[in-house]
Amino acid sequence: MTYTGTLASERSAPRKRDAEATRAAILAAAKHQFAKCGFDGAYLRDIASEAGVDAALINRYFGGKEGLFQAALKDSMFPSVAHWDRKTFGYELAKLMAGHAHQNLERTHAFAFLLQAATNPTTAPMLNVAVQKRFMGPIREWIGGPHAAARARVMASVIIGLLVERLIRDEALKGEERDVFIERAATVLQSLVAS
Amino acid sequence: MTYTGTLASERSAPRKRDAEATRAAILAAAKHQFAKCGFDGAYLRDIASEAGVDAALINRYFGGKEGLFQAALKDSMFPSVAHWDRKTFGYELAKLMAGHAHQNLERTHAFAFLLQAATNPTTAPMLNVAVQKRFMGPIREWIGGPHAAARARVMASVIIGLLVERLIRDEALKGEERDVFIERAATVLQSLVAS
DNA sequence: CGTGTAAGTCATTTCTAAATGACATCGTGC
DNA sequence: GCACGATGTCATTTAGAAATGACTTACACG
Repeated sequence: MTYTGTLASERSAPRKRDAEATRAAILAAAKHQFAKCGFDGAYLRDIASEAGVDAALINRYFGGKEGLFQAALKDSMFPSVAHWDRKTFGYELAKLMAGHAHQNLERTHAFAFLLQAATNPTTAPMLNVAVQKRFMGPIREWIGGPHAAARARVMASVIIGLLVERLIRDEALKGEERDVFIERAATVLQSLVAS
Repeated sequence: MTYTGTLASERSAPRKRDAEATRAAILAAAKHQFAKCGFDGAYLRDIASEAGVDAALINRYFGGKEGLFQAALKDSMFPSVAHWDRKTFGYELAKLMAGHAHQNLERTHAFAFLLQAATNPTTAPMLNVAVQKRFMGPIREWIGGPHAAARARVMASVIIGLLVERLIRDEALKGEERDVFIERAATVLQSLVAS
């Protein structure tokens, strides 16, 4: 992995001295790099360079790589169904999944970040706590009814699966294939709401 | 990550000089470590030590870490539905997923290995080829009927999702919860076969 | 029984990334 | 406008892993 961002030394004007903005820039770059390369593969130099910042600042602000990761996790979004309409959520969600990657870049990155976190022994423990609290909990509550926990796990599985498939193979679905995909996925998701 | 296996120097009897056996031992250890720690996190020293072998041998036999990974990928199993009974496969598969981790250690490891491979920029390209050929292809054929490709993608998603959920949270399902989980998952899977 | 080669071991080199601390500079408040 | 603290930069240290190549030992074969 080479330096891709703008080198601080190349920048025309040096960065304004704004601690908050700098922190935010680092965090954004970190989430991006962690999502793309995982915890080990994301190098502080690259993150710093992408943020247009000196690498040493990361240590100053976040106290090391792990601290940075924790901050990124805290700042990251979880897929949430809590505000969806019970009647149509299956279709809406399926449509979202079937969309082109560049239409949901933010979501895609956010999820890639979480998946990376899940598959690394260093970060997995931190993630698990967050997942239970910010993903499974809300789904369980939203589903409600008898055996909400078990049903929530199945639903979470399906959502995760759709996301993973989409992430691994970013080959877009088109035309009729896409319609079939959406219809099937929607049916599956919807069937998991009805108690 | 520290040295967990038996150090070669500690072994009572030095390893028998059997190239085939050595190769196999390295490969097994590699799959295990890659599954547990990912490509970057799995250290050749640890793999070697787990295999009861000197690290330099890995380079001799596989020509480096990437070569070792390629060999491990080629040697690894993909989830396959091809031989399942169309009538009962949903239930059988769901039951398998809901089982305790230690009951399916081999499968779990194999899948963890694949997931790790999928989430690493170095290894993802190698994996994608294999997935298409050895996972999506067979499912597509097995499903058959109209729009087999799209329907295969949904089904693959669900299978992957169940596997991932299970992998991330190894908390076992028990009692009634487990029955509900199986029943729901089975229904979902089975609904994807019917054309 | 030797001898040669395949198999295995060890020490060293090279590379790369995280962390650290000394140094420079901005810009704010007096 | 000047001084001091906060912010940013740079050079260096530390650490750890992959790769390399010279070396040693076992085993098969004559």
